[in-house]
Amino acid sequence: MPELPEVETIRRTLIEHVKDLKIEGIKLIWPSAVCGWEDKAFEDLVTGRRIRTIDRRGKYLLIRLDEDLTLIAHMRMTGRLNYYPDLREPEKHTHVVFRLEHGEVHFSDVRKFGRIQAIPTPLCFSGSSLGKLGPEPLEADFTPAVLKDRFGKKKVFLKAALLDQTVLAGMGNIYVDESLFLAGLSPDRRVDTLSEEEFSKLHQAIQSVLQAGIDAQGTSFRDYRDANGEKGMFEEDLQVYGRGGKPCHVCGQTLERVRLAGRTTVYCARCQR
DNA sequence: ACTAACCTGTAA
DNA sequence: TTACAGGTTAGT
Repeated sequence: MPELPEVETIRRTLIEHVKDLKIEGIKLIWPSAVCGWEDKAFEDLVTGRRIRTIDRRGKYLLIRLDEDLTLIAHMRMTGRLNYYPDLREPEKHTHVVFRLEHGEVHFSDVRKFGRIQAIPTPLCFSGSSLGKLGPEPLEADFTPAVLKDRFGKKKVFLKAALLDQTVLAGMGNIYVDESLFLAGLSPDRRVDTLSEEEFSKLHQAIQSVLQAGIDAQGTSFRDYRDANGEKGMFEEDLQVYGRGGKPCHVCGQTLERVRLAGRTTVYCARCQR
């Protein structure tokens, strides 16, 4: 579920509650949600440390604890990290409970795809798939030239290239489709056919769609919620995602719904070339 | 470069 | 009952 704007929103809403709080205990309700350690070892490793900061890289959250320990969390499709100021019973799909000095953080995930990994901070990038991620699309050093360079000699569809986390970190099915609409580019264009002007338009579209997503606190098309359990507002601004068969907001033509790179893809055949 | 697998829930 | 869902990875 969560793509870059949703993960960033979780990061922001979580850290304001948990900064510098000590983790006093862990409850592993479904231990498979935690990887890299035996249950007891994970509990011992994490218990007693304080949460200092939370970083984000692509769709990964990096929860930095004392003494160079990092919890790498990925929500995949339906994962949530909820902060509660009080103690409460875990819900049906809650897999891990972090008991803090004040309140609790619950990791929940209906589909059980999400994972939390504990890793010494210096090993973060070598010891996980984080090391292979492409650039951060909202950082200042991400330019049209960098985008072109990341596509390299590939000949794949734009849709596939933008979903590839090693090309660019953080885009998923919603924001790829929205970016391509805003850029006026068809998802089945091959990446090696773009002009300089089209690279610029795509770069601009990616940055403005992702920033708008963050500003709206994410898209709650289905399950997504932030750390306070709040929905995001970006669904109201979606131009194509989830709108297959409906009229294009710009030209009125019926939006196409096809399968590309294994994912449902919606676009306007008139506005996107 | 596509498909299956990992899971559960919801809607058609 | 079947298809499909904001993701990733491992297999043809």
